[in-house]
Amino acid sequence: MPDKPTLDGVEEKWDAVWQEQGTYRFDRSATREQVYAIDTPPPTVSGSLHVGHVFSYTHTDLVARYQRMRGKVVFYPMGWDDNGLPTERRVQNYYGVRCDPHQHYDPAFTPPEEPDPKAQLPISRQNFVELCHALTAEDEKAFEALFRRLGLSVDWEHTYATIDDRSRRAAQRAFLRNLARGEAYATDAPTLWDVDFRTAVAQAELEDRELPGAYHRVAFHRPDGQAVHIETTRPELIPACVALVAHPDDARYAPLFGSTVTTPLFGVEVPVVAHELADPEKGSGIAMICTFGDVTDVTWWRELQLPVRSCIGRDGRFLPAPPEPVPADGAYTELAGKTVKQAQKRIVELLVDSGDLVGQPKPITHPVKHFEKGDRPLEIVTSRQWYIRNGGRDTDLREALVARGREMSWQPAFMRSRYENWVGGLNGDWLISRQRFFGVPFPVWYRLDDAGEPVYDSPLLPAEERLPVDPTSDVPDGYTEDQRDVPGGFTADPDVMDTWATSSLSPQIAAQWEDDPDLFGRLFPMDLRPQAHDIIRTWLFSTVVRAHLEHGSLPWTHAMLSGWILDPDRKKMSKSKGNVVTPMHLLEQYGSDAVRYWAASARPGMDTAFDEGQMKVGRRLAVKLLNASKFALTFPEAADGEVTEPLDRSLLASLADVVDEATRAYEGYDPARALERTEAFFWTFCDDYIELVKGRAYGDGSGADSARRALRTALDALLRLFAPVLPFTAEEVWSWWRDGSVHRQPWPDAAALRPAGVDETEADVLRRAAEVLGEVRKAKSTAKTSQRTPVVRLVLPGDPELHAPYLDDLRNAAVVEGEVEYAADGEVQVELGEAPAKGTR
RNA sequence: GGACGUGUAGCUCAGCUGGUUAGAGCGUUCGCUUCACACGCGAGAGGCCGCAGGUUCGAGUCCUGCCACGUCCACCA
Repeated sequence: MPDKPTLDGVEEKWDAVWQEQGTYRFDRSATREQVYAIDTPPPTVSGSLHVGHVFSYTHTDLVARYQRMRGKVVFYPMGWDDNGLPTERRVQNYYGVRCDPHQHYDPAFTPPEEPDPKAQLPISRQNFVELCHALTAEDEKAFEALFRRLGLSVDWEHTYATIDDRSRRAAQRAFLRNLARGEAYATDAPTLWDVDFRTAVAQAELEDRELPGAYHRVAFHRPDGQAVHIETTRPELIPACVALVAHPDDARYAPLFGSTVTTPLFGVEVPVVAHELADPEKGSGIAMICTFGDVTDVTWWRELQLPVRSCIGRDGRFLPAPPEPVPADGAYTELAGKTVKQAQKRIVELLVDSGDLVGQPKPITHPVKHFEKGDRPLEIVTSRQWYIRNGGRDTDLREALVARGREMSWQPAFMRSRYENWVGGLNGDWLISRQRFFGVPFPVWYRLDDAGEPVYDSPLLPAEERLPVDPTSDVPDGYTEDQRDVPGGFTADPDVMDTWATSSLSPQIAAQWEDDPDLFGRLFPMDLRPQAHDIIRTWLFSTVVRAHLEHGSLPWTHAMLSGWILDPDRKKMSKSKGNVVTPMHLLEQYGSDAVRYWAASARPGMDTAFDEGQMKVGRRLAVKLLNASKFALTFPEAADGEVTEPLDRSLLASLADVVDEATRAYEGYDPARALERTEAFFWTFCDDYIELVKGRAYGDGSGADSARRALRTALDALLRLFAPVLPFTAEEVWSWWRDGSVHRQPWPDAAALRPAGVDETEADVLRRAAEVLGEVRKAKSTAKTSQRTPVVRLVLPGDPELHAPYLDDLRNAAVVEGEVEYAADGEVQVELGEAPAKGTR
């Protein structure tokens, strides 16, 4: 035991020991019953971790450590989500390159010394992917170092990356099975499209942003020359107009249904149709339908079976040639090649010139759909994409998935309704293909017919044993590389899966589904999915979908949702807001246990203010635990025997109650409550109990033995209770006097702690003693004198029998030198003597 | 427009199934070189429990309505 205990260096010291001794290693001989399996969130490896990660990963670790002490064999892996757009974007910026699939692989390629982010160097897909791997490998090392420093009890031998072979194999295998069962399909359909990333995006990745716009009142023309006025925020889409639509009950427009009008500037004849979704209150009550200005257009287009007239290309610019039957030599030439914004400006000028714009555009602000990671508004383009059925078009499946949500436990419970809201509001299947590069490729090729066109109806698929494959470099069975992309040969599906299509399989990946069926059988379905509440609609839901489709079960039985970290202005901390706090300096400044204390104090699911004050408190607690332990252990260990003194028995009785409560709290996934109760007890233990008994413990005889036993018994249990929250401090103290790791000890047992035959009166002794001690302290404080000032007369109210059990301890702790008297009732009365001279003892 | 959550001391938050005078920590004030701890110890001050009704012997807690804030969804001509 050190003379001057300290927290400095405990993180490095114990991390090394835990690693060397395999303290947190998963024992794969355990049965499913004995295992507690955690589906750790794989953090996105693009940049750095922030305090939000420290916060939520600590929550998971608390549960892991508790379950381990409860005797469970805890499976606590770590994954890295390194596939996908964030990595691509980071690689582009970091190295000053961009992926150009037309480039050839250059094995000797090295990235530019001085990257110029404005002029990104085009490189081959393979070179690009290699850079993605190189950069993420660096980040993963830094992440692991931070998580170790934080004290996560992860088994670092169970790690995966969402782009590694195992993940790609699992993602491709699951996809092929979805395809075989008809749960995955490809179709040509209008899809939300990001013109900057040039990829389709899924419903779950949308967000609305308020943007300025304007209503333009535009005249369409009837055959008799009369005008029909519509209002639109997107006049540039007039060449894409396929119809006008009004509500079937709208008397103003009813006479027009079935007739045609011609579009301004382009003179295209379009029908006037009726549909319930048209809102008579909005604009002029009649709208133009374009392919496609927004998702309502898609609905109208589909339900009214209208043609497609696309104007906007995948780069977000107007196509060089207009759609049929818009004249190629007319007004359209003014728009070709322009961005949406430029085209709008120009077409407004043209409409003014032609007299078809009525009045001035009316400025408004309105919500516009964006890709959550994108900058410009989404467009809708028709393209061939892969989908997985998720209930968006199928009531039975949707209900089955809602039922799955009810089958699992939610912490906190109200999060379930977010899940149900989302599932209930789905309006299409899950779009999983992305026109990107650093992701899991679809394991699919197509035969090319004699004209060189892909035959989509009968894709060429690899056997599962071949997985993972990259169809752009691997060749389908029965073909040779020289048949690639030639008529009569084959071509690769060019797309990759969205990152959620892989991470939705995280339980299967971590548990090595099909690669190690024995292990999988011991882990799946898992016990816990910890995650943030903002990705219920993506990660949580998609994981449920995959497990339901593949295994006919839940992926895990509990979902634990953590809240966000808010900055002092109560805004969510996020990279895009630039208000993130990086955690390493906090761990260094306050110590990991102190930061964990802050995280552990937050209620499950509650958004929590970033509060260094709480870290200071946590550090104080950890230091106090060191010092109090050191003091309790300075008394020699008593021979085995009973705790006999009522005050000591009272201490252990309340400790047993605390253990009961803490256990209940952890079982309900509420570590904050367990910590609160433990901490409150600990301060009473230090400030009252130790102060009361230390005089007796310094002595000898049975009273001293009783106190010494109680001190050690209580300390033993307290270290276990604190071990999940303060793993370093608890381990440090444990090592002073006990063997092994506190983290492999059983959780304390309330029944074993509670002294035999203790009744309510006896259990209350410590509380009564502390109350009187408090009164004496108050009297001394009020008199502004030292706590060492003797009490010459003390009057206690009530039955002397109640006070007798602790009186000797109280005399010592409160320096009571005079007689103790008793009154039938009233207050405690304290009469003080002379203050001791300064500097004496 | 819908769903969910939150509103308690200057600040951050507890308050579980309704039950004495509403709690903790931080901050603040006052005091103490008390033999583990100055990264310490002790004590004090500080509260129309968002607002308005209702149920009840009794409401911070239950019910209804409203207000404010947050999140998600819907709307998007």
